[in-house]
Amino acid sequence: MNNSLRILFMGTSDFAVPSLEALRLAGYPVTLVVTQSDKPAGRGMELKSSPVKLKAAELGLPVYQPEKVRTPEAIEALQKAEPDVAVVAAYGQILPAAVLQIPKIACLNIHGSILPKYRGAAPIHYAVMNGETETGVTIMYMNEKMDEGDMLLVKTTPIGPEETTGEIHDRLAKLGSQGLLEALKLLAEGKAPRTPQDHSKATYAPSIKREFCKLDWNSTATRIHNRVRGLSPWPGAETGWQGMELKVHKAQLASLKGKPGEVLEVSKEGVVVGAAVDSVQLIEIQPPGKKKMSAYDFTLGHPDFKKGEILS
RNA sequence: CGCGGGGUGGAGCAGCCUGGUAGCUCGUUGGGCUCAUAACCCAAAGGUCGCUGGUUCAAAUCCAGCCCCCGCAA
Repeated sequence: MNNSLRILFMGTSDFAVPSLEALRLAGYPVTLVVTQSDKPAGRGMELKSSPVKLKAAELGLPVYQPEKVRTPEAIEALQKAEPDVAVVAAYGQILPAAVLQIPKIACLNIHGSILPKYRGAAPIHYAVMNGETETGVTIMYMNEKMDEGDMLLVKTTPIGPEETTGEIHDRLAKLGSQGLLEALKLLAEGKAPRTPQDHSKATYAPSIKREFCKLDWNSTATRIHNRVRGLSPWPGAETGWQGMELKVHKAQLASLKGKPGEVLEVSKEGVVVGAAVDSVQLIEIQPPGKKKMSAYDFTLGHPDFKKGEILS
């Protein structure tokens, strides 16, 4: 095995971490890790390092955090890493051609969907929300357009009927790291395939807007359930009750019938709410400014939250 | 000084504005009822009301400072 390809790793979020780890474990020389600059986040908006930065520090890898990769200084810094292959995973910035041309062999991206479906920022969310039963990761050769590069390989995984975006995310991150190692091996052996995408079949998964999180009780129970799964654990589906926005983290299908948005039953298992067809049982919710809790616990503290109440 | 919510028996909350007996739902323990039960009835245990100081005859409640948790789209 010849794992001597010099790697330039570009990534920011948790999704990229397993790949970085895998590269290191496989013995590839990672000459530079590029990640987004520390940004204010959380309470108090304190500066927070990206998960990739933390992992790189743990692995003792050099880290570079340019504000913008398109500046001449940043490009020069990347060139100095003299990479054979650049690996990009959930980095968060569009790479200009000048960056894509830096690696000697290829610039690979790990994307969380089976391309050409679900191009864009939130592929996993949309796949789950749309009730897909299968998704996967695509290792592709990057070009200047958003997720339109030729495909090197695809690895698939089923989506369980109750699985959430968070669960799929973690699985795809690992699957992506495996796919990455396979792709690099094929590249090193000169056997890497290069398949253009069927652009006519492309669909897009743009970043999720706030209003997208609001549950529509006039929709079917299945669609509502998919939306809850798709938006869990982040950013969380929402519904309104007495002027407060309740996040819905976990739900399941129920068979009671009732008006859309009407609370039909309150029990230890959760709160059943009517939809256009059948109903949905809310299991885990989160009031504003609170931690998430079981729907039942919420009802204990809010006796008014009972049968007949209407959610919006 | 970015904005905001919150810290009250084991869990979830009310009470605070308008100071004066620690309250609700659930859980726990004991007992009862029942063919039986996670159901029902009776009873009990369990709390320095986040911390410190101030005001007051009196503070969970009003004032100041501090600690901690959480939401504001990654």
